Amino acid sequence: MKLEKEKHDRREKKKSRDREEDSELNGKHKPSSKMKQSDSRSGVCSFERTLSVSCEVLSNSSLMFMSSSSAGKCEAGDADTLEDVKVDPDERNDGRQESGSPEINNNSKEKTRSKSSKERHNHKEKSERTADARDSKQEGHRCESEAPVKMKKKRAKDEKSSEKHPSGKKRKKTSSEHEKNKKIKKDGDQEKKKKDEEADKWKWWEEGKSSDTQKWSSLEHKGPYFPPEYEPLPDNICFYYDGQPVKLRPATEEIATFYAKMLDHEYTSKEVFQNNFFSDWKEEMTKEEQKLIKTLSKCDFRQIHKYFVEKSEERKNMTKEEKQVLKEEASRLLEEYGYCLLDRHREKIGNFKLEPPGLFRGRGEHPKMGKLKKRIQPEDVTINCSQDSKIPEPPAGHRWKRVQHDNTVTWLASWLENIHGRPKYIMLNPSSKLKGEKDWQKYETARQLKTKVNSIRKQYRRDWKSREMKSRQRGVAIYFIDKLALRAGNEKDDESADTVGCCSLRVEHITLHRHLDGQEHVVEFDFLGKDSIRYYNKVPVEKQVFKNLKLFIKHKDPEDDLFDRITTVKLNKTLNESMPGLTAKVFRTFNASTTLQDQLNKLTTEDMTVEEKILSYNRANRAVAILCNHQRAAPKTFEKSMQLLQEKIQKKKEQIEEAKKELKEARKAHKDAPSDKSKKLLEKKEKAVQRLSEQLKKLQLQETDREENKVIALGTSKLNYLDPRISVAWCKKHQVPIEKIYNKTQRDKFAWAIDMTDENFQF
DNA sequence: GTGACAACTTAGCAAATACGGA
DNA sequence: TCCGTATTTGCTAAGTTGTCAC
Repeated sequence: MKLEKEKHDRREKKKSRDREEDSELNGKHKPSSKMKQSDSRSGVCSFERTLSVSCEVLSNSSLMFMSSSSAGKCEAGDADTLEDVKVDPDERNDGRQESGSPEINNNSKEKTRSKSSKERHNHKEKSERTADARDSKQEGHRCESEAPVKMKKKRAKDEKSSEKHPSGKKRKKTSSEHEKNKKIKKDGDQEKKKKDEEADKWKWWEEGKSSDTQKWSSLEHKGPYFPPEYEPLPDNICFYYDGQPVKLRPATEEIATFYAKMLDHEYTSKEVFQNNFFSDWKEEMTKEEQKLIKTLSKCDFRQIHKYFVEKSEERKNMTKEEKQVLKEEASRLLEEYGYCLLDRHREKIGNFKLEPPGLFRGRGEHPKMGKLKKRIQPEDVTINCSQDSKIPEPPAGHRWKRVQHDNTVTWLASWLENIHGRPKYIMLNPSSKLKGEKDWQKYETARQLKTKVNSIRKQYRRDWKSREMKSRQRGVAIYFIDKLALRAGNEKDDESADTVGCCSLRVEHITLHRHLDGQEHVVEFDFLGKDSIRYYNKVPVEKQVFKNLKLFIKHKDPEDDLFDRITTVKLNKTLNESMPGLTAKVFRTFNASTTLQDQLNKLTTEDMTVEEKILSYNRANRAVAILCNHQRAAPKTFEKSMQLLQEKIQKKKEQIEEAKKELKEARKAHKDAPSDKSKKLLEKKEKAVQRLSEQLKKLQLQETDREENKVIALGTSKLNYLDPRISVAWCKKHQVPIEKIYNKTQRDKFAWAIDMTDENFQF
């Protein structure tokens, strides 16, 4: 309620301010006829994040803006009417410094570079999505697939020869050999299965682009898998109220178990969580239960909690056989529900299991945390499949909410979740054609931005000096989106956590510093972004941006919108006019992929070992993760595991010392009394020292990598922002096995890129 | 122009599984 | 083989964007 009122007040204030601000700009603003262009990224940009990462690449990542494409020099600030606003204690004088001349040098360099990159791009463009793509793909595919075939042949030969005794005579098989043979047979079966799967794989990327509106011609599936019904607690396990055991009816008890299972989680200590849970729980109670259970503080779930902890322990301690049974059951489920037939191809489904009931766990300070997520019934589910397909059967005694045959959408089933009343979907796995094609398209749009970005930057620079407030705000917002990879930032309702993106930034989220840490015109950002992850960054911006920001916050309260004249819709509309398909999020993809490409080019040299190259790759990846603010909680065992690793390193060093001593002795012995034996011993000791040194180096690289990765999540950017063709080309060029960069899931998702990319690909 | 809604992508956390050293 | 740790996978929340009705 309070939030709603605040929001309403803000809107009212915004309206009354609108006329005032525009008249101010129109009355006093004198547009300069001498306006020149400047690069948004040419200022020194040092990202001082809360992430304390000691990584050389970090400074590279912050500097990357300096080397990115630029568009000319901007003579800022002659067109404004600005008073000094109380922003920051040291933010008093109206600095008159102009952007420095090095930018001009950058420009000329950039022009040459962008020309060649354009040529490259044109050349590449031709080879994309055409028959040419097929050719280059086949080329790439040969490289990829030859090695495994050779390996398999070798293995098959080895297997064959292992049938025979070294003497050449056949001998009786022992029981352990039987086991071994069984294993070999099993491995062989698996290999055959793998081979079949490989052959079965649909290379949709060879078939040319499909329609944008019609997503499929035929779609058949089994419908969603429903989680098992609730199993009531055994009689000896009780819920206690006010010290007394109480037997709840199963529906009430089930909800109690949701809370009980979470007892050792921080959530249950939060008041909002407790209140939401208790009020939703009460609604599900019978009259009698409601009468008895009045307050959560008298509820005791500890016995139930203990019961589930024990059950979980039991599961962990199951025998191999028991675990195998479970595994088989899971793979049976996957086999039955986990795939669909899309245009006659078997495709993997992403989330075929319906979400089980439980308590809603929002991120950050979510006002709805603890609310009951109800069990989804077949009557809640809409099925989408083709008309002539076998319609999935609802569970016995039930019926579907609806069965539709809409081939303009990609989902197989949907339902409304009860927390926000929003639809949820069952969709295909990222390895599917529908997802893969869209992904490919996404990266192509980002590559297209490369050719347009200079003119877009010129335009937003012009907007910084526009007569219209909304154009200025839009210009600065796009600058932030481009320079800092901020998200668009839609308006949010009051029933979610208070997080923001670019367009929804409020005055309180920035602090302006005329001078800070030896830099000028520094904007300090501090806000909660998606998933309530904190974004903290101090960024030097161009003088005109700084001036505009002062103007935007003038006469505003901290909780007012910084960009009160623009919305994400309007911003995206403008972007779309500059380039069809361009939206705010394309900049994130574009900047992420560009950064990866630049960093890889910079950080990889041919004389590196594979391990060193991988460290370089991770550093490049990390630069992107920092740019996109992909954070993670430090692993709980981080300190401990680092300590172990350091101990290992120490031990290895001692081993090397020891080995060196032995080597010295062997040398002496060989010198004193040379013989074949002493020579062999010497060689052996030399090899030992060498081997240990290599092991030490590997451990040290591991240590650096882990330390630098403490609070940074690499996966998100790898999966969503980095054009996989960059990584594939890099692997091929530098002879790094693709498995070192992408795990199985990632290889499945990026099968299209692995198959079609050759080593010359540049983003 | 705006808001509601639908469809889709992006995101971090935690459980499950794989891996490697004793 | 066991055990502890690292990596992968699954889950689902939380964003963005497009469309439609008013």
